[in-house]
Amino acid sequence: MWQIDQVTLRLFIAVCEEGTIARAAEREFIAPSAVSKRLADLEALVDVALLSRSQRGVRATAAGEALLRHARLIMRGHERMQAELSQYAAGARGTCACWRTYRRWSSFCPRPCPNS
Amino acid sequence: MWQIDQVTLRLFIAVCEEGTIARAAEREFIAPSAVSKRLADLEALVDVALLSRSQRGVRATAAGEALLRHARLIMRGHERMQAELSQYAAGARGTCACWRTYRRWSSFCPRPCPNS
DNA sequence: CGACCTTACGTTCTACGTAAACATA
DNA sequence: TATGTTTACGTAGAACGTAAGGTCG
Repeated sequence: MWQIDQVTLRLFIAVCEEGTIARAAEREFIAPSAVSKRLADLEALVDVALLSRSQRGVRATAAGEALLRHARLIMRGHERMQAELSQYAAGARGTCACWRTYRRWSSFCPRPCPNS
Repeated sequence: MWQIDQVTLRLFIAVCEEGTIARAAEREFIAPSAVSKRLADLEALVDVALLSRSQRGVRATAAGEALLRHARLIMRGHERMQAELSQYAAGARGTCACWRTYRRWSSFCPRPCPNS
C-alpha cells in the first residue's frame, strides 16, 4: 500500500463503528485477517497508531479519530459524486443518443456532440 | 473495478489537465494503455461517456467535467487527511513514547495510554 | 473455554507493461 | 508519417481466505 485507498477507509469506518474487527469484517463481507492486515498496513503507512487493541475489540486513538473524521468526509464526497454521475447515466443530463445506444462514442455519433 | 478508486480519479484529473492520455501517462509514470483501460473501466462503471476521444487528444464531456469537479474535491480531502495524520506521525500530537520507539503498541506502553 | 486479534501461507485475481493494431491530420 | 488511442496478452504483485497461534477475561 503506497497511499490510502477508500476500501481501507470504509473498513476503518466500519471497525470504529462496530468496535471489533470481527464484526466489521462480517459487515463488510471480508475475512477478519484481511481487515487486520489492511489496518496494520495503514498504520505502517501513516506511521501512527490508529487503533488501541484489546481482547474485547479495538478503539480509535486520537489519531484514529482524526482519520475517522476525514474518512467520513471523503466517503460523503464519493456518494455525492456517484449520485451526480448516476443522473447522467439515467440520461437525465447530457448523454447523447449514441452513447445510450452503443455505450461508446462511435462514428454514428453526430458531431458536434452535445457533450463534447 | 467495482467502485471508483482515487488512483483512477487522479489519472482522470491528469488526463483532463494534460489534454491527452499520453501526456497524462507520462506525468503519472504509467503506460498509456493502462490509463486508457482505467478510463474505459471507469466509464463502464458509471455507464456514461466521460471523455470525447479524438486523434489529437481527449476532452471531458459534460459528465466528465462533473466528475472532474468531484474528483478535485475528493483529492483535496485526501491531502488534508494526510496532512493532519503527518502531524501525528511527527509526534506533534498525541503519539505516546511507546509507539515512537517500537512502532506498535506493546506491553511496554503505560496504561492508560494518552491516545486510547 | 470463548472471543478476539494476528501471523503464516497458498492461491486467485487485479493491474501493469510490451507489443501490435487502428485512426486521423 | 507522426501522434494518439485502444486491444491482446503474458506476468508480477497485491489482496484475499484458510488455518494455526497467541492473549486475556
